[in-house]
Amino acid sequence: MPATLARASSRRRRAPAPIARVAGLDYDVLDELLGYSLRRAQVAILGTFEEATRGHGITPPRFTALVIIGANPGLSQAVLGSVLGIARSGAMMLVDWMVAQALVERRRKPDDGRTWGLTLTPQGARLLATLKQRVARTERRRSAALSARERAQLVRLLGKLSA
Amino acid sequence: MPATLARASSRRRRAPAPIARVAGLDYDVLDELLGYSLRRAQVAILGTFEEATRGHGITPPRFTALVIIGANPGLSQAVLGSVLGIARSGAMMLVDWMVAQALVERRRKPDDGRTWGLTLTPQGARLLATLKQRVARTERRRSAALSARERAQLVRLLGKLSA
DNA sequence: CGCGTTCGTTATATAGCACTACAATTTGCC
DNA sequence: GGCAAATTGTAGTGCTATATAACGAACGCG
Repeated sequence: MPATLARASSRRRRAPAPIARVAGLDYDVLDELLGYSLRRAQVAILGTFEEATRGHGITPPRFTALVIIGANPGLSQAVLGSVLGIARSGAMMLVDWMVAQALVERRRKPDDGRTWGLTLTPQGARLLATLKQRVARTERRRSAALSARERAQLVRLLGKLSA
Repeated sequence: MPATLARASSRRRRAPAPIARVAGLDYDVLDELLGYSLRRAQVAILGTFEEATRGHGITPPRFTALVIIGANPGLSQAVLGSVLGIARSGAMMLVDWMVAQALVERRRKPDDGRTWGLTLTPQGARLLATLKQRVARTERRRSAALSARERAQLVRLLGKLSA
């Protein structure tokens, strides 16, 4: 069985089980640590992401890749990889998958014969538009406990943290 | 090769490469999405965690397990698994590793012959005390761009999100 | 006492990546 | 022009984390 099969895989890992808050248990310092808070929040948001993209085989890195390619047509796989924080071989597999799904095209660039320029196909652009809406909507629903101000504040603080 | 080898592994996955901000690239909606902001922040914090625990073979789930066992001696593997959000078999492997490192002990409970009660060994307690300090310290250093108020606010907002 | 349930355990499978090595191409330097 | 160095895409391999399924032992309830 050729290794390329793994690349074409469109099966997705199920989102991790939500991290239950066990009643009557002492969480000690965990509640004050950023790492643990971040992990819990991310699992929660991951659940909404899966809900928004159900049935399309789209994982978070794949979604990010679509957005980036859509907003920056013609960029190379290497740049895409660095945006995603993955190695070139990973970017390669990711693009292979999207090409197989006819969401993305590789086009030779005239000025540099080494690199491919990545662009969305019409289907890719259509899917991206749909998913952008759905992801934004489910995220907003999930964070309904936060006011618009709080939500913006949260994004701002997270940005400061990773700067 | 028996599967138990995997269990005894004390090698850790390297923290993922920091997600570089590529200059001159359009990030489109990503900057407003919670999922992407969370992911970036988590990678950043993961880096500090690795720094704090270097050389001890302690991964985030292992650290969480140590804290929870330390604060709730005698709890079962199944409860531990649900706190961590992992399956029972995963909790099993995790505890196997900690027992092999002499950080944790399994003791039969007299009232229920099915379950083990987990407790820290003296070494486990010592290591935990050290790591708690170091993790808290490196997290604070990493989040130096945030004021104490902002940091507390961030933890509060994250908690609301995963509630 | 029998039956469903829970716990720990074991074995197996798989996704996601990293790492390495390699071929093609371009670029820099002489 | 020609050759070393750098960059890109590609292919193969391996490892880690974790899920899933199956099983025996112990428990609880009727």
